[in-house]
Order: sequence, then C-alpha cells, then structure tokens
Amino acid sequence: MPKISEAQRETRRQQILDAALRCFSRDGFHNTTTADIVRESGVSQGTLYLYFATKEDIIVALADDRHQGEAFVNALAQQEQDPIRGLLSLIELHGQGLVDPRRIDSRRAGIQGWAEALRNPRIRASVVEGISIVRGAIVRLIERGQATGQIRPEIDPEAMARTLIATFQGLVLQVTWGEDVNLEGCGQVMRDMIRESMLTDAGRASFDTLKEFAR
Amino acid sequence: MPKISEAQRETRRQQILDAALRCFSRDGFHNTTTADIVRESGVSQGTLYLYFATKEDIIVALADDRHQGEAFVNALAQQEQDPIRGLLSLIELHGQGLVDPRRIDSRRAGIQGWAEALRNPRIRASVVEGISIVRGAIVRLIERGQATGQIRPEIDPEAMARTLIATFQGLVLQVTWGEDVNLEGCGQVMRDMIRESMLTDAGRASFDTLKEFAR
DNA sequence: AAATAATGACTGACCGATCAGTTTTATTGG
DNA sequence: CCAATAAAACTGATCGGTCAGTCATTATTT
Repeated sequence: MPKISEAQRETRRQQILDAALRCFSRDGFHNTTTADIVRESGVSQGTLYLYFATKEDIIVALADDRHQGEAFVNALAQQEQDPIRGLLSLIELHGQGLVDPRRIDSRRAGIQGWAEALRNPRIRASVVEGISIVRGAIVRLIERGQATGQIRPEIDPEAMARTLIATFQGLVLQVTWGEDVNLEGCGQVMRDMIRESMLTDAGRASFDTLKEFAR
Repeated sequence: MPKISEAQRETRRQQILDAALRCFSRDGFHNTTTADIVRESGVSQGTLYLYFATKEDIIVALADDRHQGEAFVNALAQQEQDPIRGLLSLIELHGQGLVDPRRIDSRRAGIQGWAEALRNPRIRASVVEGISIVRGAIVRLIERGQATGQIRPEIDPEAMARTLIATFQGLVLQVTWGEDVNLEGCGQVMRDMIRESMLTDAGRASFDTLKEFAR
C-alpha cells in the first residue's frame, strides 16, 4: 500500500527535475554529477534513483516537459480568428520567451539538449517532436491565411515555418550566449520580412491593423 | 636541436586535431576520451600531451580553426563589386556548407561547441568572434548597398545581419539533426524575404539579374 | 653522445549506481 | 484510542569502473 499519494510523488519528482534543470543550466549535462542534483534538490542519493532509473532519464524527462509549454502556446495561437493575428501572436510569445529571465535555465539547458540530440536518439526524438509541434501550428496558420487570401498562394508553408523557427533558434543561441542582441530591431526585421514577402495586400491590411498589438 | 621541422610538427598537430574532430562529432566532447583520440589519430597517449596541454585545449584549437574558413569566405564576398551580389554569394556559400557531406563532422562538432560556449569562456570567445566576423561582413555589404541606393535606408544593418545569421544557425541545427529539410524551399524563402523586405527598386533590378547565378 | 621526440603503463580522483539498513505511515486488532 | 505490524519510502556509505594526465623509459636524429 503506497505511503505517499500520487500528487506527493509528482511533487517530489518535480523537485528533483527543478534542481536538475538548475544544475544542467549551470554546469551542463556532463559536468553535473548526480551528487550535484542530490545536493541541489535536498533528496538523498538513493531517492534520486527511486524516481529516475538513470541520469539520462532525468535529461529526457526535462526534454519531454518542454512540449507542454509549446503545445499550450500553439493552441493559443490557433484560437485566433485571424490567421495573421495567430502568426503574430505566436511570434510575439516566442519572442517573450526569448528574454524572460525566469526561463534562463530552460534556455541554457535547452541548448545543451540541442547538442545532445545529435547523439542521443531519445533526446533527438523529443527535440524533433517539440519542433514539429510548433511547425505544424505555423503551417496550419499559413494555410488558413492562404485560404482567406491574406497570404500569397505561392508560399511553401513548410519551408516558411522551418525558416521562421530556424531564425528563432539562432536568436536563442545568440541571446543565451550573452551577446548584445538588439531584439527590438531583430523583431522589426522579422515582421518586415513577413509583411513584405509573405502577405498579399489583404494580408497587409490585417497586419497593419494589428501593428500596435503585435509590437 | 629540434629533431622535427616546424612543418612536421604542424602536420602531427593537424593529425591529432582531425582525429579529435571525428571523435567529437561521433561521441561529443564529453564522451570522447583522450584514449579515443589517441586510437583514432595513431599517436601515443604521451605524444598527445606533447601537442596539447589538456583535452580542453584541443577543443579550443578546433574552435579557433573555424575562423580561417569564415574569414576566407567573407573576404570573397567583400571582393564583389555589387553589394547585392556579395550578399547573395555569402548566403550561397553558407548554404553550400550546410549540405557539404565533407563538413558533417565540422557541423556536428560545431553544435557541440555552441552548447559548450555557454559555460566555457574560451569557447564562447571563439564562437562569438567567429560570428562577429560574419556579421561584420554582412553589415558592411548592407551599408554599401544603402550607399548605392540598392538597400532601403531604414534597414538596421546590425539587426538584419544578426537575423540572417540566426536563420542559418537554426537551419544548421535542423539539417544536422537529420530532419528532412527542404533546403531549396528555405533558400527560396530567404531570398524572397531579402528581395521583398530589404531591397529598393534599384536593388531588385540587381537581384533579378543575379537570380540564376544565386540559385 | 647528446638532445629531442615518442611511448604506454600507471595512478589518483571521481562518478553513476547500488543495497543493506533505517524511518515513516497506513492499517489492523484489541 | 492505542500499540503492533508490515509495507513503502528513504538514506548514505560504498564500490566497480572510468578517465585525464604523468613520467620513467626507449627510440631517433644530428
């Protein structure tokens, strides 16, 4: 008979994951020892292994956790009536995540995960899945915009979505390295690029009414 | 009296670096042991430490080596008479590097370096330096284009350069993870974005005459 | 023979994972 | 309500294995 409830167990698990995220952000996956996570989380060495079979499982669990936020943000964007509005809000939300100081550890560990994804199939699967969620959301918004005549029909939604995501990924890198990025300027560039290369006249009309909203 | 010439010493050094690059690409920095590099390069454990004081020094040396190629490519782009042509050739060259099978190890180790740059000041310095070389080249091309009236004066060269570099970085990630990226499509998107959002009518005239060249 | 280069067995430090023992708590029986 | 009990949770010292870096010795060249 279980001594602790499911909720208690989940709390404990999160406590370990939170500590691990801080450690990974500070020292990287490989320079973080299980002893570090134990110290940071306050549980014992043995307890750690009651919740995760291996150190790698902790990393994978953190990678999988990221999907929740992504799925939420995308659902939000899909709700918008106007697909242009959906696109801009998606960009806006990702832009906010780029500078939110509460997400520093998440960004830093995330980049570690990008490197780890090269060699670790479980992490690659998790990373690729996360991106495909966002890409799918963008593709759907673009297709809706093409259906309403706001987005040029010759645009390839998949290629456009990948390119937009790539830009965000690169900005995450540069910002997280601590470079002095003029994010306001880069956002302006991205919005200009979208407005000028992606939208029809009708789309630009929508875009311009949302300008102050999307800034 | 030295038994080997400077050239011999350099060859030996490169032999170690080449082996290390293959190992880092395959296993990552942290899962590569000095014994692996020794096996792959054919030198002895002791010799390794005659050429590099620490394993970290090998990583830093590889990071620094990347600048040579970048500096060369940028010099090439600067030589172009027409700044639009310079920009497109820079993009073209980076695009080629993205798919060149001979550069797989370099791309994979490079991404490892991006993660490592978060915690290792020497690698961060090297990575940031490499990017600033490319950024500087793009900024100069844009400024020249603005001087000739081919590029819109309201464009912020720094922000534009950062955004373009960010896009490439993200594409490097996606391609290197083995995702099925439609690079032709993404290139089309990028060229469209540049043409529509960055260029004046005069600039577009230049661009269009180069279209077949740049494709 | 003297200086430099190369070698590879070795070592001390460290780390992920384990497990025998301890504590906590829900349930049971009086 | 209060022990008694047993199951589950927790603990932390310990261990087998690994690895970066060393150094006494050997090889090569002038």
